[in-house]
Amino acid sequence: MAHKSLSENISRGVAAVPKIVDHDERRLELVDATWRIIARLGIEGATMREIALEAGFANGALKPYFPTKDTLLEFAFGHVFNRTNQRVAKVTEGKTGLPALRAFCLEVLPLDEERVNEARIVIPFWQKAINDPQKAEIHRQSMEEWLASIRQYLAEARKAGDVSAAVDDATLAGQLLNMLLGAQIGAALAAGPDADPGLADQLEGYLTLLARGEPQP
Amino acid sequence: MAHKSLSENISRGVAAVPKIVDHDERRLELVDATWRIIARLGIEGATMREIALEAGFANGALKPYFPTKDTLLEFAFGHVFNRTNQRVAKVTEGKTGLPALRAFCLEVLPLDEERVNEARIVIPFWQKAINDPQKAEIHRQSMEEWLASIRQYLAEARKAGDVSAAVDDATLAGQLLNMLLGAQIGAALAAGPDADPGLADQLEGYLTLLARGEPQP
DNA sequence: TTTTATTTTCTATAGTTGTAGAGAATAAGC
DNA sequence: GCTTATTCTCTACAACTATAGAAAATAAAA
Repeated sequence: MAHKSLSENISRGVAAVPKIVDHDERRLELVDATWRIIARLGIEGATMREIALEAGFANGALKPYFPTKDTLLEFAFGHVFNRTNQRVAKVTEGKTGLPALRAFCLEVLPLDEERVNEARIVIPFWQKAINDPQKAEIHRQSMEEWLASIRQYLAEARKAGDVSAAVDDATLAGQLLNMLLGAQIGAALAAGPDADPGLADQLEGYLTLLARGEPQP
Repeated sequence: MAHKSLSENISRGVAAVPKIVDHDERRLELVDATWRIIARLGIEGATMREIALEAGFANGALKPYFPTKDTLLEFAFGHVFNRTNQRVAKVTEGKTGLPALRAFCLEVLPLDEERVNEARIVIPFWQKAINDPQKAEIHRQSMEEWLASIRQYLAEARKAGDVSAAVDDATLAGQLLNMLLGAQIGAALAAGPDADPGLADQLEGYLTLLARGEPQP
C-alpha cells in the first residue's frame, strides 16, 4: 500500500502502526539524488541502481515511491521547473515592469553553479521530450506561463516608459525566451567555470535595445 | 584493411581487384540513415541494428566503416554542422552587412521540416556533449565561427548605417546566437507543424531593434 | 570458369538495464 | 519481550545493447 500522500497519513490519526517515512518527502529526496546524478554523470549514468546508491539505498528501494523509472524522471524534471518558478516568484515579488523583467531573466539565466547544473538537467529533459509527448507538454505549459509573464512585464514597462521599441510585445517575449533557452546550452556545454559569455551583459544590452534610447552616459 | 579514403583508392591505380564500394561515400550513406533514425525514433532508438536496417544492411555491416558506435555518432553530429555551414555559405555568398546577417539567421532558424529534423538531431548531440569533452569541442568550435561571422556582419552593417544600437557587437552577437539556439528547442519540441512561434518575425523584430530606428512605415 | 580480395551476413558473447518479488530488517504499540 | 505493519535488501530474470569474428556471398580479373 505505497504512495500514500502526506495528508493521507496525517488524517489517518492514531493508527495501529504509524508510518515511519513520509512518502512525499522521500520522493523529493529521491528527486534530489536524481538531479545530483544527472549533473555529475549525465542522463546516461542515471540508472536506477546509481540513483538508489546516491540516495543511500539499495537497488529496489525506489519502487514503492516511483513504480517506474519514467515516473521518477518525469517527476524530477517537473520539479526543476517548479523550483525555478519558486525562485522567480520570490525575486519578482512586488516588482513590475522592467525591474520585474530583469529579475525574472537574471533568475532564469545560468549565472551560478547551481543553475548551470539545472541546465545540465534540462537539456536531457528536452532530448527526452522530443519523443515523449507527455514530457513535451510539461515544457510547453511552462513556456506558455513564462511567455505570459514576460508579456505582462513588457506591457507594464511600456506604460512606465522603459520600453518603446517598435516591435510588438509578443515578438519581443519570444525573442527573450529563446535567448534564455539558448543560454542554457552554452552554459551546460562550457568546459569549466571559465569562458563566461557575458550573459548578464547580454541581458542588459537587450533591455537597452528595448528602451530604444540614446547611448547611455 | 578498412577505412581507406577515396583519394587513396583512386591513387592506387590498377589494382589486382579494385574496390567496389567507396568508403567515404558509404560513411555518408550511413550518416544519412543515422539522421533519419534519430529524427524518427529519437537518439534512444538509434541502435546499431536499427541504423543498419535503415541503411539496408545487416547488423554487423557498419563495423568496417565505423569501428564503434561513438565514432559513427560523432561523425554524424559533426556533419550536421557541416551541412548547415554549407547552406549558410551558399545563401550569404556575395552578401555583407545586414543582408548577410539576415540570410545567415534565416538559414540557421528551423523554418522548414528539414531544419526541424536537424534540431531534433542537434539536441541529442548537446545532451551527449554535456559529458563528452570531444563532442563539446565540436560545438564550441562551430559556435566560435558563427560568433565571428555575426560580429563581422554587424560591423559591416554599422558602417552601412543599418545598425546603430548602443550595445557592442560582441554582446549583440551573443544575444543573437542564443536566440538561434533557443529556437531549436522550441521547434524540436513543438507538437506538429502547428504552433509556429513566429521565428521569422522574431528575427525581423530583432533587426529592427538593432537599427534603433523609427517605427517602420 | 577459376581465383581472389572485398563485402556482408549471421551467430555468439559479455555486459548492462529496468523490473519483480521473496525475504530480512525495522520500529512502533501492546 | 512480542506482535505487526512497514520498509528495505537482495537475488533473479528477461530484454536489449555494442561488439567480435567466423563464414558466406559477391564481383572483378585472369
